[in-house]
Amino acid sequence: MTERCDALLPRREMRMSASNHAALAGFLKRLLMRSHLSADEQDAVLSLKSQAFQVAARRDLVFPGQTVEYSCLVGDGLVGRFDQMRDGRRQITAFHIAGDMCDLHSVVAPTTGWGITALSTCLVYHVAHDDLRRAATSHPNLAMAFWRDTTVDASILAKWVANVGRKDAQSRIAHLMCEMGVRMERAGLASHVSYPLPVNQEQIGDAMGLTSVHVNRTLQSLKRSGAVSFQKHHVEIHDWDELVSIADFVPTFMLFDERRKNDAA
Amino acid sequence: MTERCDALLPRREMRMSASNHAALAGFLKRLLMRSHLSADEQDAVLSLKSQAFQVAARRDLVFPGQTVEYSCLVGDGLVGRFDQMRDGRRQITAFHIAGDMCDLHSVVAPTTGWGITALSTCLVYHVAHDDLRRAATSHPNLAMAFWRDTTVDASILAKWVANVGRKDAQSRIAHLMCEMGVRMERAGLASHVSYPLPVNQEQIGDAMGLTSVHVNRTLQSLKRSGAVSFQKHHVEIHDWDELVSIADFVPTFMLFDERRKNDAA
DNA sequence: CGTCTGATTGAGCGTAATCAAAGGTAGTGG
DNA sequence: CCACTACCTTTGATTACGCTCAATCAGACG
Repeated sequence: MTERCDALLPRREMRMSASNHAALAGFLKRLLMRSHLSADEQDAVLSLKSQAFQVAARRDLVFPGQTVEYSCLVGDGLVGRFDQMRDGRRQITAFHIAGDMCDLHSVVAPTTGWGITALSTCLVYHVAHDDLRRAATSHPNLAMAFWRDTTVDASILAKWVANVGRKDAQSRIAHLMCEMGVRMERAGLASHVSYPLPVNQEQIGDAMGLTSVHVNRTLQSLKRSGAVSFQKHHVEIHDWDELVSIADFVPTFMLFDERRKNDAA
Repeated sequence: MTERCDALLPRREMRMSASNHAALAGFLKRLLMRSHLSADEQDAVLSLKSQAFQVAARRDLVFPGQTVEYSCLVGDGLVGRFDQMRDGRRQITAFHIAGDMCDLHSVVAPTTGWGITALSTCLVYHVAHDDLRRAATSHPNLAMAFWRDTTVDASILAKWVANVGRKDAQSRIAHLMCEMGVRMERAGLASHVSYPLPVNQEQIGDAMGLTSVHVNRTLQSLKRSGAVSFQKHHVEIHDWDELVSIADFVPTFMLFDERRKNDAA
């Protein structure tokens, strides 16, 4: 397994010597959810070089507009993608859990339009674009898998636009709880009805286009309804069907269940 | 150039015989904005087979959750990607202009999470996934260009989340006007300060998470401020700097200006 | 000339924002 | 073990942006 240093460094990341099979295995697992990869292609993923960093909560990993030459693989914790307004207010546009390569996009667009921030204490790995590009070029099917992975991301993003644009606070937050539950379970990290979500109410607000005050009241009402409770960074879903109904949650957008008949021949 | 039939068929698309170099040239042009392609790769794009369809406004081309085996290239008109709520209300998540392959994503994820609809009368071309996949597999650098193209889309989507989540109606609509202006000009279709936008106020509302009534009042106030006017499906920007300021428009998110030093070697 | 779609205006209301302050809880250090 | 701090959560009071419902108006079209 991967060595790791649990010391939390407040304002700087710490470089670590890395034999991080576990993290890359998580990433491979994620790819395999939707893409069929040969043993050779899987090896190419597992043998990617990477560098581990222990990151404190609230530390920004990538700034909006920055040009990077690596992608960030989440090994542990919760990472957020965000956009920032002129006045400094932020909108979180995506949550990334362990196994997610949270800015795989930057391989083809190294000057990012968004920023990346650690929402909780995180273990993050940098994987060089050069290596990812080499892997993709020499394994066309792997390139497809990478592309597919970022497409899933885009599909979730589109759903967020719809949620923020057309749903009320209850439904938005319920939807987030459903989405993260399914993702956590699929990633093998927890049950879909009981999982850690290391964010505070302010951050939920930043993601759903609400203020922390309103998130608070909405969480209270969701709890009263008996559908879900969120306490101490942990989501407990008491009535999944009810929550799905409140959220109007239709998981198609996560693009699971592909029969994978469409890989490169 | 491409033959086309201007007859507008109300509820059914019409199949056309196609020698559609012009449309594919538009798509190629779009790819070349951000990717460097060899003559060989460019030929591969231009020689893609496609089938032309004349489509009436409001006609849905792809339904949410549908599995498709082709992508839709916009030849003329405005196409929208959308998500639909349980009660039928829609949220438009993207606008696509001529030259855009509006669901290139479906090449790697044929069961879409979103729908595609014609916002105006449109000329649309179907390009088979098999052909696109073949082109991508035999030209790794072209695969990167495709991937990059969908990444741009995702970046715009992230910006929309931020706009809808954190900005007021004025700023949202101003931002849309800026974005579409830049896109139209880059595509060589119009000036960034004066361009056609064949949608009604209802559709602007569906895109920005507002009602048509509120869009109406907001457009009026934008007009009063002297920044921009929208009449008869046409945007006139009178004060670009003012509009940019109202919108907090920072074009980085469109991922132009890549120095393209990061293409596959 | 009626029909249809889209734009416009008005009145009233509700969700969520803002402003302000009080509790909780965990961590730190004396 | 308590003081002190930092961060979060919770509550209250007030405000406003944008929604809903409803009616009117304008232009395009067959």
